[in-house]
Amino acid sequence: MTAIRPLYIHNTLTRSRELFQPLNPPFVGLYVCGPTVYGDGHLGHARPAITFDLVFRYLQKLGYKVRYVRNITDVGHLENDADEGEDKIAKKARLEQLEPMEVVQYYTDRYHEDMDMLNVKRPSIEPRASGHIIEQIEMAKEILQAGYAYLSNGSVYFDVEKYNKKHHYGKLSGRVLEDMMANTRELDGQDEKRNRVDFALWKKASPEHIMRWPSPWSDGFPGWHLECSAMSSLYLGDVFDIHGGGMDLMFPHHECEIAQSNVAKGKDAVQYWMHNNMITIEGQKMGKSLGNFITLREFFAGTHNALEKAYSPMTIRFFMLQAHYRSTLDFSNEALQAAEKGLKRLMQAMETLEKLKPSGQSSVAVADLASRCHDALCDDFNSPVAIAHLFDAVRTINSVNDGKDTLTLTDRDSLKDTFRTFVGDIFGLTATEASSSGKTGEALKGVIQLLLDIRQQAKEQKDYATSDKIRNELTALGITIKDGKKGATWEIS
RNA sequence: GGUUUCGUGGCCGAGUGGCUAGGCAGAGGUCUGCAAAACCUCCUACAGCGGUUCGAAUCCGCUCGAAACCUCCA
Repeated sequence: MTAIRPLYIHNTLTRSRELFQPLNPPFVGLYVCGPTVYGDGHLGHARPAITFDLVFRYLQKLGYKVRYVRNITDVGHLENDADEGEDKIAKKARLEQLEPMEVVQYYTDRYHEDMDMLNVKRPSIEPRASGHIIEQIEMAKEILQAGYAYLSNGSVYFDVEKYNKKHHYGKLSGRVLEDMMANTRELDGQDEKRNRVDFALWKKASPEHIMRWPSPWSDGFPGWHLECSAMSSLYLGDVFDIHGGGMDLMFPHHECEIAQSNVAKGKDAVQYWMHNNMITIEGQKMGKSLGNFITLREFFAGTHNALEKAYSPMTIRFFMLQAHYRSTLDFSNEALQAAEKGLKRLMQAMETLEKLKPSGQSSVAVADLASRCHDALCDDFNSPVAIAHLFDAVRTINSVNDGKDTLTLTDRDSLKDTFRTFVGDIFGLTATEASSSGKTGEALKGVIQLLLDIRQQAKEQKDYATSDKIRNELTALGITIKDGKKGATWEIS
């Protein structure tokens, strides 16, 4: 592998920006916590998906061979931490009188459809927790054998206090165990756990619990934190490069993963921890538990009360990319509509670029655009800055199109290449093709061109009544006419 | 209460010591039969109070305000 452009990543563990050095270049292992499939994905789910889609795409663009693993959580996620906690999937299944796996399949399919709409690439491997029960049991055994877990009434718990004597439980989220123990009240009544901060590796299933598997300890199901540790080590090795997920998973989920790996494998599994920030709505986190979420499908269809209109998947995608992944991003109709217009401007400039006539010399410098965009992305995936650079070029493109600036063939083609690379390949933004493809589309194009020709003739004869009638009628049909110096162009909105 | 962040112009959002992004909205102008689009110009902000410094939105302290996590949550 020849020299790859240096990439800096903000590592949550060290709270600093670090030079990215993969363990085994050119290969990169990337693990991201995926969704729990018990409901439709909402705007918040799109954030990590799009964030790590950018990471995935950009690492590949830099020349790395990336194995991207994103799990589907379909078991082990408790409704609450009390012992009678019910599995989310099982609860949904009981409510809808479906097989649990039917629920899982249904929402997994819907999740995939949503992600496809957003042009989020499928990961290299998408393992399900339920398909890796054996690995999780093995890992629980390893932890038991190492002496950092204990059996209690058929369930297995991780002994956090013991672990903390040799390691720092809380190093990712900056917590100190003593403080946590002092600040968490003991639950009333008897607890199977020795300590409030202990977490389950294996839970014995109550009689009415549907999803259950045999284990050396009981018929039951694995604890939530175990799946990511088991599956990441299975597919990426005991130590791998990047682990991503939402900031809300930092504690306890990722903290538990760190503890599990250290005990079972004797070392930290993760080199770089990356956490995307939350989507907020009216300043508050959009989330399932708060009930203030808007599903992606509702965005696409415009069918939620809080939405003034429908927003296309590409608008959502662009909206997210315009903010840095570690910042909170506040949803509002105003912000989304601004993104929609900005995206339109960007995509139209790209179209204009295709038709730009080259000149003998360039009146503006464009050669460094690509490297400026790379610089931005290599600085912890700073997509908003890269997009700002692209908008600078948008002005140039329009200006050349207006005849106010000029570009040589070389410069124009380099600009084309840069736009295709960044807008298309890296940001994954695609033109929302109006119905201009297929036979009907071809016919439509011809019809509109005919109307434009008639209108042009009318204009030349100063028959503005006719020309305005054509324009107004087309506008009413959602077809916008734009008169330029070289004739009229049109677009379907 | 503890932990981790954050407070930027009408809105959204970059920016970690000096060169003061970008988008949207607004104002004026160019172009156009008109409109739209495009282009040009303008509006110049960093919660408050101190401190460090030749110089701070950027570093430090305090005050005020907000959020996330500490139960499941992307």
